[in-house]
Amino acid sequence: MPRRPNYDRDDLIDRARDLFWRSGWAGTSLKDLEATLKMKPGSFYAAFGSKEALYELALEKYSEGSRATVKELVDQFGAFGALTHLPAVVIEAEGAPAKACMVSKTLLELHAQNHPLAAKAEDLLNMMEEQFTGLFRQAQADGDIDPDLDPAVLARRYQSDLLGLRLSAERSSLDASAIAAEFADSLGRLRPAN
Amino acid sequence: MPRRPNYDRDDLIDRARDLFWRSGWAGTSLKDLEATLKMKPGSFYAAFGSKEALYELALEKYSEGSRATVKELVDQFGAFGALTHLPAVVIEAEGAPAKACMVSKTLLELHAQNHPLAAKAEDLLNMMEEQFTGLFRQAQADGDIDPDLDPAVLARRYQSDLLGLRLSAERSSLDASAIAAEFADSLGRLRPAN
DNA sequence: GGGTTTCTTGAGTGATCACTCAAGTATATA
DNA sequence: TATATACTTGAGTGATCACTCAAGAAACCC
Repeated sequence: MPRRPNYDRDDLIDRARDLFWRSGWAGTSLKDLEATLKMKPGSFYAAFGSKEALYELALEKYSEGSRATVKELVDQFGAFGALTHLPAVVIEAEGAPAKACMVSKTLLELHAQNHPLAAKAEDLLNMMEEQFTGLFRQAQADGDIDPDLDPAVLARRYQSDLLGLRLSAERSSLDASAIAAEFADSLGRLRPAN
Repeated sequence: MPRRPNYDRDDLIDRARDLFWRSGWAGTSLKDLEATLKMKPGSFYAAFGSKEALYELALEKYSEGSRATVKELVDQFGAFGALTHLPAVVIEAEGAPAKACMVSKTLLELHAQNHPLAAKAEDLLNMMEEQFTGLFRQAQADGDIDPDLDPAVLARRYQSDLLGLRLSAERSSLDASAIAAEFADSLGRLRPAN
């Protein structure tokens, strides 16, 4: 009986994610979304409920994609190799809407307002940190990292530096890939003593 | 002949800086500014011309204050000591409107819109980077850092990691001072070989 | 093809945005 | 004290904000 929507919901969320990622929460108006998604207000609100609800979907999808990228690197290069490759991969990603991490951008923009999306961003950063912890733990098991070091501590530092790198990569006057290379290089210091 | 303004312009810019620093560009409305500065719209526009003009003044003042803090640390601890102390100082600053750097927040929020304030933020980040380069150069002259290392390269990496630390410090669930301590500690690896 | 259900359309909602300006007020000089 | 010169006030500007909803169009089942 019913009529089917003439859009691919998953594709809409992808496009919304890229728009939000580039332009941020306040920097993205509903007019922008209507143009990008080719939807009139009525359809938009029937499909997603609110700008905030769509942003949350987009943010989750961003985070899922981010963790999937890391997993692919693990499959290709192993845990330690993923950690060393990730900085360059994330900086040199072609066609990405921005160099900086969407989750960290969300946190910075909305934290002061106690916005629910900032709390969501914190949760997602914690999830990503846990993934890194797992990678360091695996790298220790593989004999690539000194077993005396605390994987959780390493992961926090790694994530912090990675977010800094991605933030710095937004600067047009700066060669971020050089920093990325040094960052990857410095992970070599974590190798076991023998 | 004229009537004198009944406010201290410098103090107004300080308060505007703190408000912008915390809430960002779009997150700060003129109503917010009127309340914080205790000015009616007419006075505000007579004094500053526009929200953007005041933001630029606030951003410059932030940057000046930031560089002054570093200079104080240099006077107290020397160049290398300033570099090792700065991460903790910046994270543990009491009463600061935010942990993250106002200049980097500006860049992230406004870069995608090609906003003039984003270009301004880039300029200021370059100035701060140059200050760090000078510090590393001085630390080499003091014999605290391996003379074979490139001070400009060290400064870029240092600033990137510092911005990452400050971004991470916005996370309520994370103990940033632990990362700050490790960050400071890792600078010890740059010491001369002998 | 008739009937039902959903989706799509787009003008319109009140609220808030940054900003303006004419009128009123206070302070300095003469 | 008179006058000139700001500064201050606050209602009001058009534009844009996120969002609503009644009406029309399209797709499904029988």
